[in-house]
Amino acid sequence: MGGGVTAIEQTEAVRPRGTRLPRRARRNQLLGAAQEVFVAQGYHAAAMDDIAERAGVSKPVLYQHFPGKLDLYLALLDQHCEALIQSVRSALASTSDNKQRVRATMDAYFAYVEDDGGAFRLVFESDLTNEPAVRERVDKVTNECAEAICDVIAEDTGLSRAESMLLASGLGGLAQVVARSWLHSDRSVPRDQAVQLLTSLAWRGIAGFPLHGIEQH
Amino acid sequence: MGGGVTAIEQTEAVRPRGTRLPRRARRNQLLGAAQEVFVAQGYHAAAMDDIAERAGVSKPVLYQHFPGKLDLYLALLDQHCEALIQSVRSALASTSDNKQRVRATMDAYFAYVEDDGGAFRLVFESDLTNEPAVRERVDKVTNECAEAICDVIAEDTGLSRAESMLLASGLGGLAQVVARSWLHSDRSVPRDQAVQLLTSLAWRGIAGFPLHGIEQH
DNA sequence: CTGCACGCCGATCTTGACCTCCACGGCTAT
DNA sequence: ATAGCCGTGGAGGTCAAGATCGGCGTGCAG
Repeated sequence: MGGGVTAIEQTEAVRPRGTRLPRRARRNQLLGAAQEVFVAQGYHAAAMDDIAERAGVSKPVLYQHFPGKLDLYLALLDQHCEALIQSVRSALASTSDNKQRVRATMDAYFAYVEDDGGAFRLVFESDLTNEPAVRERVDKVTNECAEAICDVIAEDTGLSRAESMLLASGLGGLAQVVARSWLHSDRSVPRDQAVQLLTSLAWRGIAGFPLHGIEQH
Repeated sequence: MGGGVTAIEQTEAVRPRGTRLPRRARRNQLLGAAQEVFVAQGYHAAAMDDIAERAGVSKPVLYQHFPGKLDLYLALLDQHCEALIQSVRSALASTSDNKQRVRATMDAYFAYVEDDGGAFRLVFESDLTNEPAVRERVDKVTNECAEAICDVIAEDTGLSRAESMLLASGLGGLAQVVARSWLHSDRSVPRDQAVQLLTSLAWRGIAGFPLHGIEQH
């Protein structure tokens, strides 16, 4: 009875089996295949056999490129964690107008969840958060993003570090959750409008703290 | 190599082995033990042996009360999902002053994550979201809470249903994420103050939409 | 006193997933 | 052209964890 559905939606045909690739290219291809499978099934439900088959190779080659399943997962995770952190930092540095900063950051989250192959699931919906190595990566993303936001808040409001961090986590969390829920609702509102709406919400909320409130038009 | 740490922090001594209990009491005790283990280790890392040992019984007893591991998990999940939904609904119904509604709701999330044994992890940090039954429960919580908030927003702002839902998910997500992150930071800010701060943020944000903005003092 | 029912336990089975061993085919240097 | 080498493939080992079977002790009805 317990057997769940084993058939997966194959978004792309399985690669022809037997082509020889240079090492680097093969590695990247394996990463791509692994990402598709991990995103579709999660870490635990994903079997190494699935990934190998998806890539059109046999299992030993997989193990010649990655020591184990966890390493493979971590490689992907690191990649996408770094991507989000950089994206958020860029957004915050893209302008000095704080309202535009909020907008750009919000948009960064939306762009991130819309990115290729739903890779954001590895970061935001991982089913391996009990593994310390994974937990560390995910926490790092949350913290680095929150701190980046916190720096701006602390400087422009004069709130304590702890209070600023609380607000920053809140805004980061808001962006993350709402972007996911927006995607999950099949984009029931156009992206621009959604970003605009959330920016209004967040900006009005954050702009009201001490040092602000005054300089707004 | 892959062997992770097997030793768990035992927050409470293992029950003495050999006491006979009536069926109902034993079932409740098993639920309690299971919750402790699932919270501490997550679903996958938690072994039925661990739960049995924690409860001070042998494995067959466990299977005489629950058909399988998943059923045990779902029983706990249902329980705590319903608790949060009810808590949020109560908070929203506790007053007709919208700012106090925000405050009460925010406080409900904080109270929830502070509750006994960190049961909120089962709902907010489950590592079994790929299981449809679990996904369904967790989505239900998010949706029911968002809809409850959405009802208030839609009525008091005149925004479209889709837009209101977006804001509602955002506020729910904000509360959830920030409550978790606050707990994770070892309550670096007193709970009252944190709730107050977040309420300011959320209220200023949400109060600025169409039909509001006017009637605030 | 005695048989019965209930709850409980030690020991075992089986499945499934991660991870390696022996045979094959295409490229290169002479 | 031919011999060697390197990467590939299928089949199998190992082990952990979920799920189960026969026996034991205790308390109560008759």
